[in-house]
Amino acid sequence: MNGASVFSRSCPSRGALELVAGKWALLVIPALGGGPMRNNELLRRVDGVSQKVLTQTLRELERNGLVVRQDHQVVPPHVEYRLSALGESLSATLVQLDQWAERHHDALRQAREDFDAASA
Amino acid sequence: MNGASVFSRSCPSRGALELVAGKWALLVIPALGGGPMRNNELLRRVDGVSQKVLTQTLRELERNGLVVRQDHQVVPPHVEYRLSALGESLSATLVQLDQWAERHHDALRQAREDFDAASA
DNA sequence: CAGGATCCAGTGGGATACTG
DNA sequence: CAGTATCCCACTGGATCCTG
Repeated sequence: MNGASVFSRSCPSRGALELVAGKWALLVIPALGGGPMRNNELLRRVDGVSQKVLTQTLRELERNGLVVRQDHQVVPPHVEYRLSALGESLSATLVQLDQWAERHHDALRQAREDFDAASA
Repeated sequence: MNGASVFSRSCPSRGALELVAGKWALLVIPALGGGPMRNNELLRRVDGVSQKVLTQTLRELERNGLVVRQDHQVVPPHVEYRLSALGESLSATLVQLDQWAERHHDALRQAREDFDAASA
């Protein structure tokens, strides 16, 4: 292991990290963990995402080999998205992150209240 | 476990997730994993972050109880930042994410090249 | 040394309407 | 159903200068 790491701007790992830096990949990937899903299902499951941003996110994930897009080539359109093996491996970590959020959001809220009260 | 989860917009866990959604918290927290660090050290270690953004990030992390700011109250100023217990628990997960990025960035790059070549 | 104050460009992302 | 096309704004974050 050398000094160059994710902390270095020039390190290629940085690019990989920035894939999940936005708030949506963080939610879309674990959402796909349950199995293949269609556009509309994702739109409903990932509450608050817009059609445009969902498409953008999926395209970028597909481009990086994390998500596989399967177009059944029928009318009306039927397209399914699923995680690739690479995507699954990332999902495992992201699920941990989601779980951390669920476990500790209350402590965070408490800390915020204390902090804001102290600076009032 | 009920239906409300991090996927729901109204779920408080979403707020917790968005704390790490930006690209900087993702780097600052693991950087602090090595022990207490001063502003300038962080500025050098987390390559590419500006003074302003570093301060903003640290403030927000402090506000949420993930980082402890210790001002030694001397001139010239000497301020140290370190992870709280809560911050340490998050760092463990983020380090995994960083490691995932380091392990797989090459596969991602390859996938991008293939994808871009195919759509050319 | 730590970080506040300003100014400013880029863009992430929302709303809406349209198409194959 | 699955997307594309616009319009547009708010916010992220960079550069620079200033202060205790």
